[in-house]
Amino acid sequence: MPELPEVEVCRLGITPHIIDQQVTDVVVRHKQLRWPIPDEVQSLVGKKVLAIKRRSKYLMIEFSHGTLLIHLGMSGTIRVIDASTPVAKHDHFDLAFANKKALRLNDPRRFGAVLWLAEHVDEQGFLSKLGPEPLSDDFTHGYLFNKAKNRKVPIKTFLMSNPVVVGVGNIYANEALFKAGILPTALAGNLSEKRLNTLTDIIKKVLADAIEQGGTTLKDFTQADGRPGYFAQKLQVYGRAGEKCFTCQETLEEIRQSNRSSVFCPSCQQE
DNA sequence: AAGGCGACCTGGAAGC
DNA sequence: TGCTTCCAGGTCGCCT
Repeated sequence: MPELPEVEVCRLGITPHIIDQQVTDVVVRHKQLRWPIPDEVQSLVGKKVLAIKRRSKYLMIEFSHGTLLIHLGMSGTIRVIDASTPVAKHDHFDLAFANKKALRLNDPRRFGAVLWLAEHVDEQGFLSKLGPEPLSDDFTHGYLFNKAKNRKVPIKTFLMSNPVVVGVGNIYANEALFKAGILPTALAGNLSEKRLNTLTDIIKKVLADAIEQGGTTLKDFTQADGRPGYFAQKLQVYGRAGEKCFTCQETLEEIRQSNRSSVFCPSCQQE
C-alpha cells in the first residue's frame, strides 16, 4: 500500500490524535513481523508522544528516551481508533493512549515492522543507508545525474533504489517516468543531465500532488480516519496496461523489471 | 562494486 | 463450484 505519500498522509492524519498523549498500554498480538517487535516497546507505557516524523517510508514516533519506528511494508495500515474497538484479523500491534484512543497496526502480509531506536543509538544500519528525501532540498538538480554516472541499471530500477532516493515506489516510479517522457528501460547512466533534472522536478511534483490528494487508494489504503485517498483517479499509467494513453491514445504496454510491473506509453516515452 | 533475484507472507482475482 | 496459479504498494541479503 504505502509509498511516501501514503505514509505522509498517515502521519498527518494520526498526529493531532496522539501528539502530547501519554501511552497507557502497548499490545503486541503478533510479534513476528518482518523482524520481531522488540520487547523494549513496553518501555513506552507512561511516556508521552513528543513528535511524529517520517524518514523515507518509516513513521517515527518520538519519545523522551528514543523513537518508535513503524514501517507498513506492502500491506500495512495504521488507524487511530477508540481503544475499545474490537480486534480484527491481522491487527498485530496497538499503542493505547490516555485519551482512550489507540494507534492500531493491521498488516496481512506482515512485511511491515515495528522497531525501537534508543536515544543516542545512532541510526541502525538501514536508516544510515537511505538516500535523500525527494521533497527536500537535498534532492536537487544535478543529484540524479551524478548518482547515475556509470550506472547500467534501468532508470525505473534506479529510482526505486533506496540508496539513490527514498520513497519512490512502483506506482510513483511509473507515473514519474511517464510524465518525464522516459522509458523505464532506459539505462540510468545514459540519460542527459537535462532529462534527469526534469525527472527530479516531476518526482517532487507527483509526490506532492499525491499527498495533497490524500494518497492513492488501491485495495486497502485509507487515511487515518478511514477516508480513501483520491490520487488513484489521477494515475496515468499504473494499473492501466492495455488501455489507451490519455495523451496520445496509443495502447499502454507492460513489462516486468526486477520482478515489478512497469507500464508505459511506447509513443510518449523514449530511451 | 554493481546488478540480479529469491525470500518473506496473505488474500484476492483470474484461469481451468 | 472448486482447485490452482498468478499477482500485489517493499526491501533485505545472498549469489554472481
